[in-house]
Amino acid sequence: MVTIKDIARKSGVSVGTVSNVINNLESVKIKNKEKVLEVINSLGYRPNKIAASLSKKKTMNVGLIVPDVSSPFYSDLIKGISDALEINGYNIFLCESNNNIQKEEKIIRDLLSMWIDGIILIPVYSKKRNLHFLENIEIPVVLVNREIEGIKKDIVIFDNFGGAFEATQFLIKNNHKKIPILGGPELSKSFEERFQGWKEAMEENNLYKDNLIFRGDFSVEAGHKMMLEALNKADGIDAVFASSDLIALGALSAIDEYNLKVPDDISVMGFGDIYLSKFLKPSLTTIRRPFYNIGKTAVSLLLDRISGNTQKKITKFIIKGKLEIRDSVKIPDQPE
Amino acid sequence: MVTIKDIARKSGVSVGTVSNVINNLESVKIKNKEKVLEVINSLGYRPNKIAASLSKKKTMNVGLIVPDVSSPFYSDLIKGISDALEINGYNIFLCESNNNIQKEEKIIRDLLSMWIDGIILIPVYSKKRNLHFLENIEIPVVLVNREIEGIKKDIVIFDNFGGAFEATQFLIKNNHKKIPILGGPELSKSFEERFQGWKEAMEENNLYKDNLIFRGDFSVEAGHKMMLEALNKADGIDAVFASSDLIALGALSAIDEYNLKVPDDISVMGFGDIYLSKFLKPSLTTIRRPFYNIGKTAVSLLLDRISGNTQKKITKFIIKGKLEIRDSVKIPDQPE
DNA sequence: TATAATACCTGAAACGTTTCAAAGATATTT
DNA sequence: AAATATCTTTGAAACGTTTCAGGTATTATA
Repeated sequence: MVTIKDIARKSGVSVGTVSNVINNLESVKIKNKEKVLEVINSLGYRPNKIAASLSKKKTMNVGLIVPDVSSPFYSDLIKGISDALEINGYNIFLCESNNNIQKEEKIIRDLLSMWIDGIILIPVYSKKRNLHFLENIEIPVVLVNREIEGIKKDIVIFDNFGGAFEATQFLIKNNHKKIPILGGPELSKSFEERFQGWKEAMEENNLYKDNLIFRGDFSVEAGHKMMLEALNKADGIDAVFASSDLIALGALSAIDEYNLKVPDDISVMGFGDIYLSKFLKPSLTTIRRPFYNIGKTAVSLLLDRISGNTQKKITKFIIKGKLEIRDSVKIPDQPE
Repeated sequence: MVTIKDIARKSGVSVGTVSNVINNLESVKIKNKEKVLEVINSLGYRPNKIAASLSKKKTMNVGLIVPDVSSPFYSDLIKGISDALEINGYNIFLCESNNNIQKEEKIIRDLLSMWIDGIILIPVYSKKRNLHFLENIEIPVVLVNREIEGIKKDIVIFDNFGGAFEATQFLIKNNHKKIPILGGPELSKSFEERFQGWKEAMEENNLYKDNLIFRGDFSVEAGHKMMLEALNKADGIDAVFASSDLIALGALSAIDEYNLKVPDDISVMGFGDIYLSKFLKPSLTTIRRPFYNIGKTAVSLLLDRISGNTQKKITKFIIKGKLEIRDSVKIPDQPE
């Protein structure tokens, strides 16, 4: 193991000078610099970041806590975060909370003892959640995608309400009138927001009715079940607002089983834009969530704090979705 | 910042004893242990892992290098790795090579200066690849999913040949005779292996013909294009072996455009089992790659090396796929 | 050429742990 | 009670950097 001392000895300068060379300090004479670099190369020296971190009290590492690494949903988010951190020279500790609150807390403790410079946390969802210990953490924390009541931390979330409102209005504008909403687990805040978006759009157009609401979780199976229920219970349905793309997927197959055609008989609006939505037959009209950007935004908030802006007011970014118009919603011919 | 010294002073023991308490050494008298723990709690002390790492020359961190974090393909792999490492108390540095060789090398250098205990590398694919510098790395390295000629490192790969062979044979056994293969970029080793698997199965049954080969990349668009070509060029096609699920997806839509039915007119065999394959209409018969297990296997190889098995012979794990029989392949009624 | 100003270098202290030889305390045996 | 064996504790050295006050070499100014 070759250290800075070996380099110093062999190149005939002090450790301080070697350190300056390594850190690209200006104040080193070109001659010494060259000599040192030469020795570094010849000995295959590699700086020890651990030692440097200890000395500098800065690690250039950031903790990223995700409920589930394998969810395709989070992977774009992770990429946005990863790319943005990388550009700024930070490394990521990737941690998975497995949707478990205890584990999440343990991870945070562990990360703190690794002296990371900041945390990006995608919190596990839970009604009776107490994240107030976050307030006492001495390093910056940015929350992503889930808001937690009363927590004073920078946060980036997706505009579920606005997205659902826009989606529903798009259906209405295109002449759909009887538009049930499919799903979302009752305890999910994002579903609640999507529900409110749908409701508001429906009410504004006097289309809202209680019996248009079907509940289930965000899965394909649930979507299938809810759609069958909807088709059984109500007739005259001309469109459906699925509160996730997976639900829409289930709905599509239920509609198929009923020998109805999408979009001719029924239009289907998804929500979330999973990767394959555009490859379905018919391709799914949906609201895309710009996760990559959400990730980037989170990083910029975090780095801002890390670089000393500790006094700044808490920021809340609400990132808007984008309506992806594809084939699953019928658009009537517009007379010019 | 409260340190081990503060704890020592306040609880009236030496730093050595405090260190022993923190590390759960047996040799501390219960009385002292309790006192120390009490002080630790009251002062909110948190051990500094950086300092410990410097002293122990061990970080309990592992570097994971992935070409693309957001690829759904890798996310199960990452999860397998993440879960297995977590169980063993290791943390992950997640790094993305962006399919760029230079970046991959830089990452490895950076990781080494972080004194990680090992590396799991999913190499960027490239024909003219030279990973021989890996040989000189002093810490364990495990390669995943891509074999690189002449590199003496433990490795876990997927059995592309066997999977393709099995898939093709399944088609043949079920009475399909004219089975073109769709795609895979010419320079891709995994495609080459799948191609060989298909070829061998076809040859064994005297079904092989040159004009059954269509080339393109692993994408949906390519699948669509290749399938159209195939339908134009050859008739009597009763099945198709798509060398990726995305290709199969493209093929499905091309077949649909030709007003043919899957599986009644043409059977479609996919490869890879992406998440949505089972939700397609018809659901896709395909070869599932057990990425989660591949990840776990990689970790166990790595940890084995880390824990001192440096002399052991190089291990090469070839993980078999599993045929997922769904609806896109026609299975003739079997007379009992 | 002497002096002041500037540029560059030095090396010891500090960062917060772990480790381990040695010392001290306690228990066991004679 | 003394001698021995065992169990605990101590505290200084080490891990490999960075930092910075003070020193030395170099350049500019008079």
